[in-house]
Amino acid sequence: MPLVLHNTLTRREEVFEPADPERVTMYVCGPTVYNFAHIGNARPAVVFDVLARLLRRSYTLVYARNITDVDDKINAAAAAAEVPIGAITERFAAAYHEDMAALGVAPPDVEPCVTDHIPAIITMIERLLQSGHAYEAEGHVLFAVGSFSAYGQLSRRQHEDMVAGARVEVAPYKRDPADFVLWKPSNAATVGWPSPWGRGRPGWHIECSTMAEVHLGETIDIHGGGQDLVFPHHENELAQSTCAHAGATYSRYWVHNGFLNVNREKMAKSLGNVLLVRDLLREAPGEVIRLALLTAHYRQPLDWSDSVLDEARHRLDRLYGTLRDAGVAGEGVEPAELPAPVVDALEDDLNTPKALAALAELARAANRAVGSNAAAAAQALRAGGWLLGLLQQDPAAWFAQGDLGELTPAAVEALLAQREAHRRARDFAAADRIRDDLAARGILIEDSPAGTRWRHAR
RNA sequence: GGCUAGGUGGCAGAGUGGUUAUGCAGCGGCCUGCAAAGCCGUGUACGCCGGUUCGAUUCCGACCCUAGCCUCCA
Repeated sequence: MPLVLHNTLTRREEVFEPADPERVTMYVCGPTVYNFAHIGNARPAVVFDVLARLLRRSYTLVYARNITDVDDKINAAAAAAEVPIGAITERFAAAYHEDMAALGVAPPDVEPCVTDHIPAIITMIERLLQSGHAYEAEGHVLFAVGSFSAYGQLSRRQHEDMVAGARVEVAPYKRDPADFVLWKPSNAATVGWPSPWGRGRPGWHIECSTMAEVHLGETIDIHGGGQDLVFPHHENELAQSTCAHAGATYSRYWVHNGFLNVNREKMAKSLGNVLLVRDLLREAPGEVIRLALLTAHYRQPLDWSDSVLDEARHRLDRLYGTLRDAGVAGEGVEPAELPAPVVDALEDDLNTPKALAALAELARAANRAVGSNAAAAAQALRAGGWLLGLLQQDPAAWFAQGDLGELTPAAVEALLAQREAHRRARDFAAADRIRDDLAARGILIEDSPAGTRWRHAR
């Protein structure tokens, strides 16, 4: 089946056909590195990681995800700490990389930083000025929204509506309230670069247009990000790039993930409910968080609550249990063949809940099978997990995760041996005492034909 | 006010014009010394009101409700 993606530009699901039949280009808006990543930041990273895995099966993919390393929030954080912005951005970019790695998100092929692209940004702004799509005013350079008749097509917004609904005070130097800044002046205390319009720094939107052009070309296949970026960020990128490239298509498909809420509320600093990936990783393995993020379709809102992680953990326990029982050990390698139900689900606009259902059915089939059939079925399960970035650990490692306290694995095994001796002697009371004792320490035991095994209760 | 998504069984969450989503929880059974795990079975679920249809949760219209965007934001 062909890959189908929902295109925000047309609001329809469309068959994906890259401009170049072999090489696909994808740009996803990455983090602004002024703080630790929260779980909402993780959703697009995981979603587009799955899409990247899927695309790489069929194409050579060039996946770019930027790092915004100059921005007013960064500047404010640096000023508050009295350090150069680099001290802030390096720290949080490193933290972002650690957190994403913990979630099994592979690094993109290119990870451009804004501060490495200032000359290219200036060049792009100059082109917009020359072509009459931008103007200079009081040290700023602004994009003239009125010069691009298609403005608003991505977010389906009428120019008049936006003007009428404008709640921000309009800067006096703007010709049109909807015009947005490409370059803004910096004072001596703020980071800045020399430019034809004086010392300053780029606006937010132009960065992504420039970096996409530099690394992927004028027309890219897929542009992704969170739904909240549709307006104004992507609308503005679309306008800038189209105008700078004489009308060439900027992105052929626009893909946006839905928001993540916490206990049915928007996650916001003001509500005090921001969940950092870093903190969640203390509560659950990254793979559990990853699965939790994939339980809802990417375009749907995802409501995060305590039960979300518990359920995800149970699901993984069950799936890894199947692998273990079938004797599938070791770490997974990219499989040659993937189970069709999983692939079909993902090719259907990344239907991850459907793909997870397919995994559950593969697990049931494996649990029901016997002997070599079971091993083959379990291998299919693991292969199905590949695209989702799940089930690639050694099952033994999965079940050994957790804090044993004073116990050691050897001590647990010794207790199990004692219990087994009691059982053989049919002294079940003594055997059960050992089981209860282990349970009290958070260790569950299961008797199986292959012997007794244990895992953390969690 | 403008724009955009949604309202599915106890919960989470897919999907479909007429036949099982899936997971968790529950109930019954098998297995087990007992458990656990696993397997089998089990739920008259599709916001409200009209319309189209032989038949709608699924299409159309109105209504109610929820969320998001319109300002930095994944």
